[in-house]
Amino acid sequence: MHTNKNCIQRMSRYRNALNRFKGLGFSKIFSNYLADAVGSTSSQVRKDFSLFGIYGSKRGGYSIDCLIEQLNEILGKNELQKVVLAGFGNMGAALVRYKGFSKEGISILAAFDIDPAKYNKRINNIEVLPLDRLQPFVQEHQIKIGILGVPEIAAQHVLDLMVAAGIRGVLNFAPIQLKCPAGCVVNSVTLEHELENVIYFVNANEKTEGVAA
Amino acid sequence: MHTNKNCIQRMSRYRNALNRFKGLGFSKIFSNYLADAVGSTSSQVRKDFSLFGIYGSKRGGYSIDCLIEQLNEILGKNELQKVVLAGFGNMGAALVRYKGFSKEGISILAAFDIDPAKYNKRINNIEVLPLDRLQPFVQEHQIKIGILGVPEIAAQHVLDLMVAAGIRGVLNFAPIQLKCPAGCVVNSVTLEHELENVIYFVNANEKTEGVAA
DNA sequence: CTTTTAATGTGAAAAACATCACAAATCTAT
DNA sequence: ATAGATTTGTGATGTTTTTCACATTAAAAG
Repeated sequence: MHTNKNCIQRMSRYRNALNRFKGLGFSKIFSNYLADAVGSTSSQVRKDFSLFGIYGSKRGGYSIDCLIEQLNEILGKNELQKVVLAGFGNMGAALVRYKGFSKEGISILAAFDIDPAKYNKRINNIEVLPLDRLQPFVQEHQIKIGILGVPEIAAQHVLDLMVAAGIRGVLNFAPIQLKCPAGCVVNSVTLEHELENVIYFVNANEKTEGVAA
Repeated sequence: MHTNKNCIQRMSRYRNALNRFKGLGFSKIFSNYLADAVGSTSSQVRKDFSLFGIYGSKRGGYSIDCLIEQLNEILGKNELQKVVLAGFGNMGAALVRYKGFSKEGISILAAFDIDPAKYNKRINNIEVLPLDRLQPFVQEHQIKIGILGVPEIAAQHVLDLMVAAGIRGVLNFAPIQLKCPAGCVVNSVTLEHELENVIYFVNANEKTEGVAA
C-alpha cells in the first residue's frame, strides 16, 4: 500500500471532522463536504479512501458511522494505546495533563525522569518514575509507543533506551535528528521550527504583497 | 521563488545542526555531513541552498558562519520575533515556559484568556490579560504572529479576532481546520494526530514484518 | 606550474503526489 | 418502470519534489 505521513495525517483529520458531523446529527456525508471540513479536495478524499479500500455508495455518499469505524481500525482506535513518556520537564508535565490524548484513546501509563526531585509526583494518576525503571516497565506492560520530552542533549540516549526496551515508535519534541534502527519510527515535532515556518511565510507574503501593491 | 513548508522546515533544521557544528569548533562543512546531521541527502541540501541563492565554494564546502548568517536572514532570526498567545490553559501555560522559543529569539509578549481567574498571573514575566485586550495590544506592539492554544470550539473565533487585530500568521494547536483570509498563514500542529501517525506506522511495520518473517 | 582529487551547482530524469475528468452506479422523481 | 440527476471510483494527466549524474571549479599534492 502506498501511504505517507501526510496521507495518514489526513486520515486523522477526516476522523475528527466525521465525529463532528456525527455530533451534529448527520449520518451520511459526501466527499466534498468532508473535503471542505478538513481543507482538502473531494478527489483527494476519494483517492485516500480508495487507497485504504474504503468505499461509499455512488450517488449516496459515505455512511459516517461506517467511515468512522474503518478509520478507527486504520488508526488503531479500537484498542487503548498505551504510551510511556520520558522527561517530566515543562513539556512532559503539560503532555501528562493534555486532554487531547485521553480523548483519543491514548493513555500515558507512566512518566520517567532522571531528576529524583520529580519522582512519585502524580498528575492525572500518572506516576513519575526513575529513568532506569523504563525498560522493565515497558516490557511488563508491552508498550510499543513512547514520547520523548527530554532535552536535546539527552534525546538520542533516551531513545536508545526506549528502543532497547521494545518501543517501536516515538513522538519526539527535541529539536534534533534522531537515529533509530530500521523498523522503528520517529516523528519529530519541533515547536520553534513550526513557529519559524509561520514567521517565514508571513515575511514572504509581506514581500510579495509589497511588490503587488 | 519556489519554497514549501517542508523546505523551510529543512532550513530550520540546517540552522540547528550548523549551530551544533559551530559549537564543536568547526568552521566549514560539506553538504554530505550536514545532510547526515539532519537526516537528508547531500543533493537535497545543495538544491535547497541553491534555491535561496546560498553558495559555497567548490571543493571547499560551505562556511558555517556564513551559512548561519544567511539562514538567520531567511528565517527572520536577525530581529526579535514578537508573538502573542491566546489561551492560557494547560498547553498555553507550557508554551509560556517553553525554553525553545526564547532560545530561538521568539518572545511571547503577552497571553490572553477569557477566564478571569487567570488574569494577571505572571510566568516568565508574561502577563495574562483578558481576551478583549488582544486587539489593542497587537496593534500597539505591531505584532504579526500569534499562537492559538484555545479549545477547538473557540479556535476559529479567536483566530478571527487575531486576524482582525493585524496578526498575519498563526501556530494553531486545536485539532480543527481553520479558515483565514488570503495572505494569512495558519500552521496547525495536532499532538494527538502526530501520535496517531506514529501508532499507524508502528502497526504497519508490524504487519509487514509478520509477512516477511 | 601542472596534475590530481574532491566538492559544488544544476539541468535532466525519476519518483511521489495531487488533480482532472468521465464512465459507472444508484438515488429520486415522475 | 424510466429518465434524469448526482456522486463515487479510478485511470490518465499534470505538478511538485527529490534524486541522479556530471561539467565545473577550487584546493591540495607533486
